[in-house]
Amino acid sequence: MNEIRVGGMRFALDLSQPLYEQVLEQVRSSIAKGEIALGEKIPSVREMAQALKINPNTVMRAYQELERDQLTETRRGQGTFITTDAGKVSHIRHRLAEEAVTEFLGRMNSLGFTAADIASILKAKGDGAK
Amino acid sequence: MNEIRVGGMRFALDLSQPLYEQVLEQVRSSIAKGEIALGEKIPSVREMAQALKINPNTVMRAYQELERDQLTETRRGQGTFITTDAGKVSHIRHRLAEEAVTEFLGRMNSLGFTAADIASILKAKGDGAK
DNA sequence: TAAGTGTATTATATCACTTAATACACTTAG
DNA sequence: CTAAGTGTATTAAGTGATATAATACACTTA
Repeated sequence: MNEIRVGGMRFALDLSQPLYEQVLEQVRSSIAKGEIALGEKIPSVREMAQALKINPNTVMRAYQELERDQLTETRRGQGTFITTDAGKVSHIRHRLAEEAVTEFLGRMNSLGFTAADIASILKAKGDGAK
Repeated sequence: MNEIRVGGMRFALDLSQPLYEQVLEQVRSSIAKGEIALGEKIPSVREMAQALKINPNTVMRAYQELERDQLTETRRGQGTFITTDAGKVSHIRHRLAEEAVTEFLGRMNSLGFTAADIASILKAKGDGAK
């Protein structure tokens, strides 16, 4: 496992997806799960880039998307910090969940599965896990 | 609605995704849902390309992927036909469902939702529909 | 024989992604 | 004040996936 730890987060980048999206999703996941405290500073663009062995511009792109979603606040000369507003975290978390659900149901529907089918499948899946 | 009907299937192509994937998924969906009978002929590469106003090579790419999954059989000089083997359709259908479920649960988990949360969300979603 | 099939090839163009190299404005520790 | 470390912007280049275009060939059927 080519796993890299930086700033209390775990990264395992691959080429199946844009790098900036993977960085974005990993940081976002850490915030959503509360693995990073509100208000906490995350690694600088350059530090993150060096740790992950990718270009600073690529990290920037991920960081800018985080800020657009108001999950982070950037202070010029200081760094990038997780928002202190728990409401914003909750808001984004539910928005992303909504998107995931919608896409999932769309895919299942295009395969001809009904809502009942889906519930049944997920139940079986849940029971299987220990 | 830039909707195009061809060979008993509906197509609404956009630029959010590769064209060949959209064609592939639409045909596959029609097969999975049983909207096209087993053994039936689907439009020729050229006919489909002309109807959708895209390049024949792009249609070919979609058709070849369908054949790799054994959802279709191609007969040189005759055309492309849906498989007559219902088992193969069922197999692919469940494989794709499995993939969709796995990806969905992964995304929800990265957002910090438990299996119980997910069940609750889907239930609410289902009740909301009609 | 002609028209319609799938298939292959070569070339070109575009776009997203990534890297690289700088440069600038700002903040803070010394 | 200075130096180091922040975020940010710009320009250039390379790569790969996607899509189009133009042909060509083998096969099947009316």
